[in-house]
Amino acid sequence: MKILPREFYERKTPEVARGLLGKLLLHRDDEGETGGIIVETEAYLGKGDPASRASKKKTKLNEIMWSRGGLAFIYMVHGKWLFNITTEKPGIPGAVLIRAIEPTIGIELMIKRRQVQNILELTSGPGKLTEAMKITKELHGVDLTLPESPLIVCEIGLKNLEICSSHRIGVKKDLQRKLRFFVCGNPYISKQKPFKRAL
DNA sequence: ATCTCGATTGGCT
DNA sequence: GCCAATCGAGATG
Repeated sequence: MKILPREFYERKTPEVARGLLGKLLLHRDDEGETGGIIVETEAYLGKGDPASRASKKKTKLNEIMWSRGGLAFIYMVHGKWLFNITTEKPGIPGAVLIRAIEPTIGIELMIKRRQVQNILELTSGPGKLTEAMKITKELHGVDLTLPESPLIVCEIGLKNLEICSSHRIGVKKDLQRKLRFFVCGNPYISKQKPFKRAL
């Protein structure tokens, strides 16, 4: 189980979004350990991507998108915390939204936090997974490449995943490019509908 | 201090 | 499929 290094994140955002599928996301604090396999992501680019916060002017909230890759980028939408990871080299904006994981670690603790019994409802959406894993503004800016961080992403040797893509979900003005990536047919993704093979 | 908006969710038709 | 509750940040006064 190896932590993904900075170089993994400092690449083209859509490549990072695809590459994160099948990796293990892990959170730990005094309450316990929770985590799961990333099964759905979305890429958010810089200028020219109307859906991206980096297409607007820099603020305290979004400036982290211009920083180095591998940092937690967290903000609230519709009363839910959303968790992203920064991408690209310093100066170039980009981030990947983690939309769903397949729960594998600390399932009992996640059930307690989410107040749902159905495992399929535990982490199958961007706001659901942050609640289950207790990811909030507190973790904004955390470096995911450091072993001592409360939040890390690991390589666990999953190979030959069948990857599908679609347009991004819930986005008002989306690009023509398909920037949502997910593991085909995985029951833990947020929406099953869009079902096209990536490339 | 107040208003508006949104990369959502869950409940209802 | 539609819709409204959600709540913090940013903008505005």
